[in-house]
Amino acid sequence: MSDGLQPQMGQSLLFLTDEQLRKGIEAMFFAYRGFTADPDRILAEKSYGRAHHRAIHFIHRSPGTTVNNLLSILGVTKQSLNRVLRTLIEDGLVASTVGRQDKRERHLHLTPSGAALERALSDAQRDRMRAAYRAAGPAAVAGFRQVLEAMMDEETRHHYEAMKDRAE
Amino acid sequence: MSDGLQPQMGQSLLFLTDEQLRKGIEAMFFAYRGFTADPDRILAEKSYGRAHHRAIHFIHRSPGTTVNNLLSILGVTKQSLNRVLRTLIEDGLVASTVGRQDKRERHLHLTPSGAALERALSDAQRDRMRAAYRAAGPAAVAGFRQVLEAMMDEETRHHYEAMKDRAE
DNA sequence: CACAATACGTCAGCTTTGTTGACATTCCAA
DNA sequence: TTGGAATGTCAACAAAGCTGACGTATTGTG
Repeated sequence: MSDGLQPQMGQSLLFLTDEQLRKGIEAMFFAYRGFTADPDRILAEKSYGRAHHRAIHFIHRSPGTTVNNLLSILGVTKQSLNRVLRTLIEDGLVASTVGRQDKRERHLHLTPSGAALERALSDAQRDRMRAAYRAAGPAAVAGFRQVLEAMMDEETRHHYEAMKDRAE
Repeated sequence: MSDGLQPQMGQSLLFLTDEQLRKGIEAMFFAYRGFTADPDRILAEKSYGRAHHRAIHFIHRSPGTTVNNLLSILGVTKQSLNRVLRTLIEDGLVASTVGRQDKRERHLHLTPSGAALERALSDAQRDRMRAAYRAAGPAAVAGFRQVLEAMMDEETRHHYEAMKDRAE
């Protein structure tokens, strides 16, 4: 069915064997651990989690965004996001302001201390990414991004594309 | 400090700008969601979670592995793994046998129904991976793997390498 | 042999982060 | 103007991680 002999395939299709795909799956699993390891250490000190990191990241990326918009980017329920957001607001890292046009909306911004944490997390994560990029070289990086983009859900890719070309 | 003007860098270093790195970070985040989406759907039906998937994956990959070995691959505590393993054994998906040489060890294998679930999960995940690989092409795939490997922790990479060359 | 170390399992309790359900507020359109 | 849709909050629960403590069987060592 899925595995098997894979007889006389063209040399060019060898990268599509189940074994190659399995290696890719494992690489993805192990790499994601490294990807989150450094920010996780910083977050643990402040007793925050990855959910806080994600919220901070995307608020930084899209200042003034609404809760609803953040929700669809993060792909979680509003209740789940709300808990995280509440602690960030209480701790003075995020400012929530009532919308001027639509008063139901809350617009989210990082405060100076929120921006400072964002910077610390971002720096830690980028350091590792930079080392990996440097080790692999520009051609590999292009391929890396290509495969990742092809792996996203349709809807997710829209979010990604929308943000991609913000500060080109 | 980390961002800034980045003046007159060689063309060859443009892929290391903070903006490029940020895109890579977001690509990683969004792609990982796609990466887990299909198995998650299957798991939800059977009220299992990703933790079960990971255990099943690596037991399939290293049949007869011990609890301790699985622990160090997965990077979780034994209490956490035990909870998952117990349900898998109760449900008849995993068999745990006392070691022949060292009777303290338990060797883990997938039962036929465990192997069937592994196959279903694996097929779903590979389908997406295959589509992404095919869309990106062999050169991109090579780069993808290179960057991921460079992103791993030192210790994690050992686990990865050890498994990589099993069924080459 | 006695005893420390190892491998595994389990109990209790806590945290983070996801979920659903219920509800208040605000806006808009019939 | 009023009822429904949209936005956001509170409460309660579940999955899956964690620490700490302890029991048991087995192994290896002084």
